[in-house]
Amino acid sequence: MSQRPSIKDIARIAGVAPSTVSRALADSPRVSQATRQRIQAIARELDYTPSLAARSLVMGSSPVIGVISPTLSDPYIASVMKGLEEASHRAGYQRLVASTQGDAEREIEMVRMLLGHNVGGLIILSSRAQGAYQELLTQIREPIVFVNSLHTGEHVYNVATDNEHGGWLATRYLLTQGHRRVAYLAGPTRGRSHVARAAGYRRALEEAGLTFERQLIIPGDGSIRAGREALHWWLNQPHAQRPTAIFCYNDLAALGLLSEAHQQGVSIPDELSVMGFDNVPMAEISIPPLTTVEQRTRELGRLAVVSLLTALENKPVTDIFLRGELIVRASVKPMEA
Amino acid sequence: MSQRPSIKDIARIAGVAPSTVSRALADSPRVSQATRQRIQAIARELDYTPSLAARSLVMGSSPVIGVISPTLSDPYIASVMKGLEEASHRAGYQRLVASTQGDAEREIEMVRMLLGHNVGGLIILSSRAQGAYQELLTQIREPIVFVNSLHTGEHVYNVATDNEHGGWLATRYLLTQGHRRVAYLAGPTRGRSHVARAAGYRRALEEAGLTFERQLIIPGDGSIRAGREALHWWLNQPHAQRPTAIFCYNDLAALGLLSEAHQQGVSIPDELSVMGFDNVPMAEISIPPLTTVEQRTRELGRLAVVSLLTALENKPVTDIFLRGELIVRASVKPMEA
DNA sequence: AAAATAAGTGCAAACGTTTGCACAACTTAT
DNA sequence: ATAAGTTGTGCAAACGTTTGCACTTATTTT
Repeated sequence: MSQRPSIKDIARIAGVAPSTVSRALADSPRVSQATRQRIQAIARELDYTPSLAARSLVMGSSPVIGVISPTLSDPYIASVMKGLEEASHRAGYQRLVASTQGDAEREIEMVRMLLGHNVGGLIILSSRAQGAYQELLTQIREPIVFVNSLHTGEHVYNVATDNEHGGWLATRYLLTQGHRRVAYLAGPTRGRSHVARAAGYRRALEEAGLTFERQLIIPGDGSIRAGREALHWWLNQPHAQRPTAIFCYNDLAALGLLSEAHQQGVSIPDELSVMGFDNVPMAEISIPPLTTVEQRTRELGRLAVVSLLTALENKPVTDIFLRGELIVRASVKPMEA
Repeated sequence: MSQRPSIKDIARIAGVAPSTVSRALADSPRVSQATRQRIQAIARELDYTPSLAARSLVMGSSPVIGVISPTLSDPYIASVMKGLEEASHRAGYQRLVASTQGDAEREIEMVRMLLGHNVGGLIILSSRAQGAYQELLTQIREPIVFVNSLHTGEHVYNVATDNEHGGWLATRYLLTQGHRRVAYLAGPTRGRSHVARAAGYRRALEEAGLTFERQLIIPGDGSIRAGREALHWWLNQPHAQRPTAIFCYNDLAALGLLSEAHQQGVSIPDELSVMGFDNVPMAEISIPPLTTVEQRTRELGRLAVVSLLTALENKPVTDIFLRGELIVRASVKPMEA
């Protein structure tokens, strides 16, 4: 019936001062064995849970990590979240998660709100607010880790996939399989990851002595629909100019492409090889199973937490770039000689 | 350089008392037009953001909804989250999200922690801690909404899919397509949703004058792997006894089944019809596209928030059961007469 | 012109913690 | 036996808000 018990209630029952209770509960050595046990017993009896609001008020921060993400319904994000969750839980931190629907303004607003909650630090996934941080980042005293978007500042750290390398790896593999006309299905135009993957694609081409052709970049945004449309783009190319392989910005688009190909009667990989990026769970069970470049998403999440916690201890933190491996499945086929 | 500005800093600059600042910022009518504007200007100037910790301490609750989920990496959960996010943001609430990895004990622990943060109320997705709440639910004063798991208690509300109806809908459709041997690929054994879907399956069979056969229940847990294994179960049945259709607990398992069927050279739907449940995004692009029963996940999330907010206003709230529609695609084929 | 009402502001308590400092009661070393 | 240390406990301030109450001044009403 009563309100939640507070430290004062325990103090009254135990016949001691609130401060003693606080110390006893924190296992401070400044309280005797006997009282400590008595107090802890009472606390358990009353089913006491500390007010984190009060604690965070006096301490100036709380064991909570603020997490900001453009969405929660993307399998790539979901996997990063999983890594975040595991690592932060192990470290005794909770997460206050906010999603922005990709709205840059809302992203900034969320940063403010989370800081108002005295979160210890912030992890921001795939930020969409590149410029908007300029002012903000200098004012903030809490550490911020950006995942897969690069920022700089005093308390700012980065954990990211080496997308340039991934793009290079994917493209080079297609080339070693004998493909000579390789298209790239683009991701969100302003996104850094897209730009980097495209750069890797280009480097691989040039290293192989091929010239980069602008018209082999298929517009897209990393959605399933973009993959669908890419297939129609391909169908509309004059036969002679059709690429024999397409490297897709991500698995989602690649999966969309696969599906549309099946509906249109285009055989993958016989008529067209398809390469994805991310290695989402579905890539394993698509038809055909998708050849892709792994993105170590769980690890990305884990390392973001580690970086943040390290920064919170005022230890030095360096930016981290993760490389994923090529996952060979069945959506790419060697060209006949 | 300084700390975050507080209401006192503003008060000092404006030459008024902190209380006046508080009122001015809250647009209270008890402060004059002039001072209000002056104060708000200063606040904007200083880039003031209120300490939600302090506010929540004095108010006894904060505009935050605690959300607990067994995982974040399931597309069904992701979609519910999306609904939660949209609705709560619109109402000016944030979300404190914790995931439990399906661990019942951790679920209880999370409830405690979130309440320690003075969250206004709790939304719990697909609870895995059926029994463990008995004691807890009577003590808690904050409203709790369970999504897709049924609980009762004074401040306890439910928003759920009518799984029995969905199971019935799916099975009846298979029967109207002429199938007579229909198997059910089970979900997590202890889960309520599995039990309800199975009940609907059984009811549909019996309404059609067929007898429920225990050996047509294929064990599973709603994972991709369970779907894979279900195909092998099917292959191992004597030809005469093989079901001509399988109703799967969820899309994930159905997708796994589809993939394995392709690898084993079993043609879907020619040799075997497959029905899913959930209508996850991937169901649309699988090969063949998956016939399934929609689960209105976004709506589930939205309504959970609405229920919680209504309860917070001390208005009456009733439990909600949502029915999804049948989504006919291509993984089910009529039996030849 | 006095009394009642309204409008604007400030004081101080409260929310539930943590923690520096002071104090008392014992020990131990001189 | 005194000084010095140790051990356990309590007091009170602080964290940043909100809000009931009291107070002043200006505006009405009689």
